[in-house]
Amino acid sequence: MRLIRIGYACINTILPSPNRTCRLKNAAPERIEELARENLGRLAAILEWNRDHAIHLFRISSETIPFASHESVYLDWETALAPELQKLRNLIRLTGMRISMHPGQFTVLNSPKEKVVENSIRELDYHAALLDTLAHDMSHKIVLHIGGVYGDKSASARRFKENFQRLPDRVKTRLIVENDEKNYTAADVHAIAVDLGIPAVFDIFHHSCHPFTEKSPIEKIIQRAMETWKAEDGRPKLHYSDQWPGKHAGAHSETVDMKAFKAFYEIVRDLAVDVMIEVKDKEQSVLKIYNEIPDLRGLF
DNA sequence: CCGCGTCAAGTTCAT
DNA sequence: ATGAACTTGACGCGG
Repeated sequence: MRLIRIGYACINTILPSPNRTCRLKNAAPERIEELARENLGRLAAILEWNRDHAIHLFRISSETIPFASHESVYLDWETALAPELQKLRNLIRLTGMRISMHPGQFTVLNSPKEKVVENSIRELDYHAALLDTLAHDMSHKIVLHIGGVYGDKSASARRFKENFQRLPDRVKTRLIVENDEKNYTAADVHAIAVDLGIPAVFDIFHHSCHPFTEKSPIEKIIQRAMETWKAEDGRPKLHYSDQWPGKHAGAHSETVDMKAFKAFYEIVRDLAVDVMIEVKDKEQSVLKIYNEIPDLRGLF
């Protein structure tokens, strides 16, 4: 039996933020370099904390290198920050932890606006470049939503697939696609993933907000998503969150609801999957889960 | 020093 | 029309 692994995204609530940035008007290369160096140091501190708490998954913030894909800002960060990057690479390799990234809402590969697509391709290439410097193998992924619908979902899905072909190879080999809470269902995303030959991430919370029409048991949906993953992609990934009570449907909760999580756990407990926990209190929820389900803690 | 308006970028939906 | 939400609030001006 293999146990699932869990992790969290972008920040640790008890450590300094690895998302320092500045305003564009202050974005001189020296300033960016200084901020990025501090972000990488803080990221190392988070990964060390994760190692010490047996947390194996972490999503690295897209803001680690500020303005990295902005056309009016240039910094050769791979050279300038080589020592900091080397330290992180060693830490990741020695611990075997898995990292990922998830570009922000401005990355829309299927936009009808050419400029938006170009910006998105550059942003995705930055994500691939950073992951390449931090981890050699292709299990460290870039998670992306399909994007907008623009009144015609099938045409927009087709445009996503066409624009995927424009991506550099280093992005294509890391890109995985995720269902969202209002536009593209798990079934939509699965079809696109199969057509492109890339993995699909199943987000169970988004699915609960936006299920597809034919009722399919969660077990079956997860099974189908897992089939899109090849050996070199690493363990299939799932996203988990709960609804923030009282807020609009789709608002991520403050913390994991253990009753709901245990129900989810019963479905996935024997699967070789990695689960990203997306809640506001971050590592606190991971620790809470470890306390309630001690079997999950000891896998490092 | 602190409060709070603003910040590179897109799209959708609730109000 | 406007604002909130999205994987993550942080910056920095004005008082």
